[in-house]
Amino acid sequence: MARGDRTTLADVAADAGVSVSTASLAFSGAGPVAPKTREKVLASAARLGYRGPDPVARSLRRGETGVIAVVVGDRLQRSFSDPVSTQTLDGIAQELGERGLGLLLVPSDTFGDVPPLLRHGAMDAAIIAGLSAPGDPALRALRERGVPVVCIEATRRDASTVEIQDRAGTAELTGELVALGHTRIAVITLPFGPQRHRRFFDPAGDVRPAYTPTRNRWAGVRDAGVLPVLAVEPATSLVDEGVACGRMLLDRPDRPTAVVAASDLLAAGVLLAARDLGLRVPEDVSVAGFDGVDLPWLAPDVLTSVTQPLTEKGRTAARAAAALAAGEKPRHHLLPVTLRTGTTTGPAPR
Amino acid sequence: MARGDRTTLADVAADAGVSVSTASLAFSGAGPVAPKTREKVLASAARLGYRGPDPVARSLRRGETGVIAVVVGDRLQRSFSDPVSTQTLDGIAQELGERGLGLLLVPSDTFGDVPPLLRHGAMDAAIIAGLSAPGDPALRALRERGVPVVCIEATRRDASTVEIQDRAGTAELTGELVALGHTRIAVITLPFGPQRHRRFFDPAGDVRPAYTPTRNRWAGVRDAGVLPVLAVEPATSLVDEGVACGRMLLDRPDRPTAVVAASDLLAAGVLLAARDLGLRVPEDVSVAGFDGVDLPWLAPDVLTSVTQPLTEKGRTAARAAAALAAGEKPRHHLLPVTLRTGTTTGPAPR
DNA sequence: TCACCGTCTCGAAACGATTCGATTCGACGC
DNA sequence: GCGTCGAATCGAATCGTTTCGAGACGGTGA
Repeated sequence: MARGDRTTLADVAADAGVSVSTASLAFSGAGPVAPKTREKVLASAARLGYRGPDPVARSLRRGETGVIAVVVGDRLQRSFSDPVSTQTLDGIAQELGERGLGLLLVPSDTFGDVPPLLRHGAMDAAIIAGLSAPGDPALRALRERGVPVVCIEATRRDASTVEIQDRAGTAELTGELVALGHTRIAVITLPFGPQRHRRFFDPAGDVRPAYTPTRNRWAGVRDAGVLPVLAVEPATSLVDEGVACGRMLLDRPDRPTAVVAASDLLAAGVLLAARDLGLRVPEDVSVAGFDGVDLPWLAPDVLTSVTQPLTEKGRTAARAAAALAAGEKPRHHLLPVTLRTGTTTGPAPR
Repeated sequence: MARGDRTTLADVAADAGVSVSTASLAFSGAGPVAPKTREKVLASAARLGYRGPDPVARSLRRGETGVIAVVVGDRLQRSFSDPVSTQTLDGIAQELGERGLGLLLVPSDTFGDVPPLLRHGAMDAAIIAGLSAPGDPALRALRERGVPVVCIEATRRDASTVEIQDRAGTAELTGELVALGHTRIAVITLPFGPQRHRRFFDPAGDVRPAYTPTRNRWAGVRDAGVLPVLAVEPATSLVDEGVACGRMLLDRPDRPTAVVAASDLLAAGVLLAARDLGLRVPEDVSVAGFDGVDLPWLAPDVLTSVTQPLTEKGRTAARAAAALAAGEKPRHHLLPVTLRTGTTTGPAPR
């Protein structure tokens, strides 16, 4: 806003010789105003250089800001190198844009300090787009303020949620590998929770990741009746990490014949690691991912994967946020996934 | 915000038995309040479930919103697949975050319709982060509203600007190739302006792109005393496009011995095209880019490029926006670049 | 002509805080 | 005991709109 002496609706009204309320009506179009009066007001506004009703004053009076906060991972550079994030955000942005709502981007890890914006920023609702574990301080801060929240890929009772059929999708994908004769299957999950580190874990043990999608996709593997021969928790869900995990799984005598990664980026990394180790895909090892994102630089390979409707997920979240802002009750949304068979999976060797 | 009957500062003050002004002081900490009084107020607030001062009311009174709008390309999915965008945005987000300022993300192509948010959204200043040509309607709309603007990589007199030494950097890079004995050098520029299409253009003709960086980087090539044998304007600055342009330049009998691309993503595409055509880099053809972004999937190659301080560029823009919001006058910033010699350039063949 | 009824316009009260200038109160010095 | 001073507190104005109920005005039907 311009600082100092801005011209206000009162100035315009005075100049046009009408009351402030009439001038307001002339601008907002809500209520009957004689065409001649409206013109007079608009003319005065133009002459005085009136920039239109102050959005802040309007917000105060109306009791709504028209802004939805979107909480994403702390380092945008990292978060946005994952097409899953950017495509979801794109969906959110599209839907909010079409509704004339603003998108307040709040980078924040869902553990550690909560950025002041989340405590004091003006917003009608918030979408937590990154991974979020129970007890998430960001979520709690919003809750305390009474800001309604939409969680993407997290199960919460007191918020709207948007989830996908991770579990069934992963089960179907894993089943496919079983059908191809694979018995030595390894799994790379998603990170279990906020404390991130790369490690093997016991597939037969008690596996309870804090993050919902991590939990669901793991459960999907087990649903397919598979007990992985090796299981790795990655530190992130990026290509580099996939390469590192891929090495851990493939550079050993008892290597598996198939690797199921819980994200396409991880799977792509595994693919690179395999190439690097001189392994043929899918002849020597099959690789499958999850998400169905477009990775043109992987050409000519096409990753076998479970495709989730990322843009639609974003749009759904945005719609849910708008609904909450309008005073509706929280709802839960579940989006379907589809299996995409690519070139990176094939019959188990020998 | 919670709709309906929220508890206000007045309620808290009444409950605590103090005046509204004292209660306000107790919260904001601006002004003398007896410790005992403050405690009493905070206690009442806690009991009544007061959520803290309403940000909108505060904004109205204070005359500032604490929000900086950032205008980026229309399709986030596309914009954010360019590390140049994400890294710059990361810098902006970091700096704004540290200052407690909000980041209102506004996707908008800088031609075509201006999103309503730009006309009516609450903001103290705006950063135009995407490419912007003279007469940019988004810029004009902001100007009309009296919102101060920072332009990244665009020359404007009536706004703050953040630019880099494109021209000198490109000249240095091109000079390097000349020193390596290259005489048949081809160039891929950036898009010239909003109307985007892929085409050869006459390098000896009158070349005046609307976008500043396009103009500067082209000028840099000429500064090095080079008249390219072939010149292509790309439709975007992405990898796919680089592949397409690379084919146009390399899949012909009179192919150049070196290709200078105005962005790393384009250069990476050229590299892929070269590999595809069975050309060795740099033995058969040298390839250079611009930006200095990290492209790990290009391994083992490292692109010869001009590195620009992307995060710092974002931070500088954010600082400039904060300064404008605080009422300072527009300023112009110029950031340095450095040459990074990678593995993709070598002596001219034969 | 009168009562009535739309249509348009207006005044005033919110919306929820911040801030300025004034007032009160207690303590202290003389 | 009185005047003075500083700290703490308070009232009231203000930020710029929107909105509600009431009023004015002109025209219509009986």
